[in-house]
Parts: sequence; structure tokens; C-alpha cells
Amino acid sequence: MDFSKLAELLFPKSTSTPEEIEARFPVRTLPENACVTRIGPSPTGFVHLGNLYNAVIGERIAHQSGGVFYLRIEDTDSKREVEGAVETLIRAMNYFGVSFDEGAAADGDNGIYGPYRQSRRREIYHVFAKKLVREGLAYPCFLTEDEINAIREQQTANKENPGIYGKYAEKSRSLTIEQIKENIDAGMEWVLRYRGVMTDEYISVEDAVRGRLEMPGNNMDFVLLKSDGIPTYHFAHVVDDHLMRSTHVIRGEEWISSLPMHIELFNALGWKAPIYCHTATLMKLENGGKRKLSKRKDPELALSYYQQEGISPDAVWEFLLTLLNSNYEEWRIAHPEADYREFPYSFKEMSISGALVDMDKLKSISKDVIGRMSAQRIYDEWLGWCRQYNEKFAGLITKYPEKTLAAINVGRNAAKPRKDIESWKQACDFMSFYYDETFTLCDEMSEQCSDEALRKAFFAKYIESYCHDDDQAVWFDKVKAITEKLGFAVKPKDFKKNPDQYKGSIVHITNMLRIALTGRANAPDIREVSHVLGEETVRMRLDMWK
RNA sequence: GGCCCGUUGGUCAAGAGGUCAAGACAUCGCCCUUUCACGGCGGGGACAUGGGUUCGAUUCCCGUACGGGUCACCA
Repeated sequence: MDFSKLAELLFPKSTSTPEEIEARFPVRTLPENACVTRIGPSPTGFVHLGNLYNAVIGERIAHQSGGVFYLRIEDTDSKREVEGAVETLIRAMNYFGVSFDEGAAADGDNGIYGPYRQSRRREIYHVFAKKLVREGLAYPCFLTEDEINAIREQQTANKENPGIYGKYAEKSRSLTIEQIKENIDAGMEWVLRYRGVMTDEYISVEDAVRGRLEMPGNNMDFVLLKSDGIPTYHFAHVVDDHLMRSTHVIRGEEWISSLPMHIELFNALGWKAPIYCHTATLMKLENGGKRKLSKRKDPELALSYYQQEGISPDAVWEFLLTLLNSNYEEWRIAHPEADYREFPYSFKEMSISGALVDMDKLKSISKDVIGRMSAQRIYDEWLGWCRQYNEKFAGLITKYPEKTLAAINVGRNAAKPRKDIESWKQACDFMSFYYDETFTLCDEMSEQCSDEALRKAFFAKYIESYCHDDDQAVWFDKVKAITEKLGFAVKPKDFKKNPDQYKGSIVHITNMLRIALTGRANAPDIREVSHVLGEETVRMRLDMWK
């Protein structure tokens, strides 16, 4: 068979040479050891945690080495593509603080290695497809779906591996050029298949996170180009990551099993394969077992979930970093004030088994992250979130900017600052008592204070003696005096020792006060809160009880 | 089913051929404290399993079980 003739027959319109294409994608000039990484999401409209997970790795690896991190849209499956998905994806990545040096952008492309949407690189793939045909490494296949199904059934019955390979590929492989031309002229659809070689040899690949991976070499005649001329993932990956000069391919572990195909393709095209980094799958705990996060059942898989919940992007990053690099938490403890970008990310510290998405852990990290933020930053980020998800609260924040800032600062400047806020959504709930518009009574007063006469007596006395400008000591002395007068223990320990001698302790009294002022038992220091509320509000809330 | 990957407390995890198997989250107790937090101290809780190799294995090898992935003209 004259393969050159076949190549011309199959790709008459493809006139560029591989060399010309190579010249269009020059080797990058970068510092030594700089890494070039990317994410290659499919525009399905659903942006999930896994996308961010791999983006975090790629971004860190590239940027900490002075390299390049880019976005490539893998839209080779038109059936799954959703309108506007690319914009959604870019917006989500931006929201979570992932910045690309180059790649697909909402309004086109940014960078010279484009196009960055695979659907627009058809001609490029065809040049290399044609080269493979010319070298006898690829051939057109006219097998119909039914024929393939029939083969698979036969293979299943014979307990053989399913697929088009070896003798099962003979029918298509042995077509003469005349027969191929006839088929094409008759309008038959065809795909381009790689000509696999039956082999017992194993391939050995050094994975950056898993170490040496050994598996049987490829013998499949897998599809390179689909009948619409668009490449499969396998072919597009090899061509693009070579031309775009990726040094590291970071992707989920579900790709490990197709690694032999990719290695074979790199070899066939005479290219050096990138360093592969197969990451662990994100898992979820259910009924005592772990399972892969599912798009349908688990809202927390969607990136939008974290946005809606108001988890700060920084917290999500830190959470992912603790999952990704086992020494991250240690590093954070040693460098409490450092930016997470200063952390030296390493493949060596990556976990191989599937990590569980643990909301408790996320919340704990989030409290720390927000605890470290400046009040102004909290204000800005919280307000930004409210503008999108809680208009009413956005209104309150902007209506009372100073009060809000003061409220955020309550208890934060102490030696052991409070960590009350775990998300912007929860902040709206936690901070609601500061505003008259949202103030509500959430908690009941303790039973020691259930007596109405006692309650009235306390509030009457408190209001009477209340002086807004009292300092902490004077103010608390007054509280103690009233406590004593009402027959409550001033020292909680005294009450603990002799519960019969008192009606209760100062704990119950302050708890009553706190609920009156904030509507809840869980709130920061009463006097500090009072000063944020202002005298008028304080008196108003107290008057309700006298 | 074939092939591949994995298995240390509830979760994330460190770990070396050989003292009581780190740490974090969660949980419980105590302390601090005018509440709640924050913080501090402490408790409970783990090397899937059977064989080897070895003086000795959680660590190395083989098998088994379990979990996961993949076997498309989807990525």
C-alpha cells in the first residue's frame, strides 16, 4: 500500500507540514526548571472541585518555578458542550483566585500557542494525523457501530478483551486504497485509527506523584480522529501538550489506564512525553464507606456550592492545599502570617489515595483564614458576597459601614482573637444582632432567670445604673453589685461549691443580659457589643425586659 | 471478567526493618473565663488479612479480602 497516496486521499486539504506547525509553536524560553502546566476542562457547564483541585496544583507548580500556567478548553465532544460554559468556567476560576498566564479567555485567546480551544485546532491535528497515515501508523476504519458491537459481543463470549485490535482490526486494516476510495466516494463515514502492535512488553513511566507505573503496552487500534474529523482526547492531548510545550500533565487518576496509548503516541510522533502527575480522586463518606463524589448526589462537588455558601476562596485554597500536600498544615503553623503562595509545593508530598471532602475541616480552616484577615478585607469580601447572595444584608452593611467594621473588630484585637466567622453566609447570621433590622431573639434565658419578677428587678437596676461611658472595670463592678443584691453568687465557683446558698451565679445574670442585648447566648463580650450598638439601642433592647 | 491503582484511629495524614506508631480536624474531660468563643492541658481511638524473608515487620515479597479507576467515534 502506498501510504503517501492514502494520506493525500484522506487529507487532501491538509497542506501544512509538521515542521511548519512546529515552527508556529516555538519551544518556550523560560528559566531553567520552569514548569509549564495547564488545566484542560471540558465545557460541560459544571465546574467541580476536581477542576479547582488540579488547577491549584498546576498553578502552584508553574508559578513557583517561574513557569507558565494556561487554560485549554477541551471541547472535542460537541454533544456535551453547553452554551456559555467557557465563560462560566473562567468566571468560577477567577472567583477562586486562579489566574492564567495564557489560554482561552471569555473574549477569545490570550497567548501565542493558541487557539486554546481544541475545536478550533482541527487543521493542526490533521497535519499530524496525515503524517501518521503517511508513515503507515494510522488508517481509516469504516466499521459501523453495529459491527463494533457485534465484535464486542463475540469478544465477551470468548472472554477476550474488548476492543478493536489484532485480528479484529484486520477487516479495516487490509482494505486496499481503491476500496477506501470507493467507500469514501459512497459517503461512508470513517474514523482514523492508530495501528496498534500486539505486544507483551510492558511500559514503565515515572509518575511525579506515584512513582514508577508499570503496565502492559498498548495494542489497541484506538481512535485518533472521530468521523467528524475532531480528535479524541488521546490524540488532542498528545498533540496539544507537545505543541503548547507543557512540561507537566496534571490530571485525575482515571487517566492512568489510557497512559499506554499516550506514551505510544508520543513515541510514534517522535516527541518527548511530559511528566505525568496523576492525582487522587476526591471522595465522600457515606454509610460508613468512601465513594467517589457524584455530580448528581453531592452538591459539594460543584464549585458553585462553595461560592453560594460564602466560603472564602482563600479558605478553599488552604483546604485543598492541606489535602494535596501533607506538610501544608505544619508549614501553616510555623508561618501563621505567610501567604499560601509562599508554601513550597511539592509533588513528593502528595497523597495517592482518594481524599475525603471533610466539611468540618474546611470550616475549621476557614475560621483561621478569616481570623487572619484584616477587618477591612473581611468587610469587602463579605459585602461582595452579600451583593450576590444576600441583598438585604448588603443593604445593611452599606447603610451602617462604621458600625459593621466595628462589629467585625469585636474580640479580634485581643491576644487570643475570636474566630467567629466561618463563612460569609454564616456571618450574616452571626452578625445579625448588631442591626435592629435583623435583631431577633434566638435563645431562651436560663431557668435560673425564668422568674419574671427577678428578671424585671435585674433589668430595672441595670438600666438605672447603666452609664454608657463606664470603663470595663466600673461597668463590671456594677454588674457584680446587682448580682449580689439579687442573691446570686458573684464568683461562679462559689455557686458551684454551694449551689443551695444562691439563686444562681453571675454566669446566669450575664447570660440574661447577653440574650437581652444580642438575642443569643453565644455572642462576644457584652460591654464591647454594647459600644458597637450604641447607647440608644442598648437602652431600647433593655427596656423591653424591665 | 481483564488490566491498573490503593488500604495507618471517625476523617486528613507522618513514618522507619528494631524504644510508648507523629500531627491536624472531629469527639470527650479538665483548666482559663462574666456567657459563647479563643487558648492551654489531657483522654479515647489505627498500621485490612493470611503466608513467607528476617533474630525481629506496620515497614520488604507473595496470596486473599475490601475500596477505587478503566476497558467508547466521553473527556
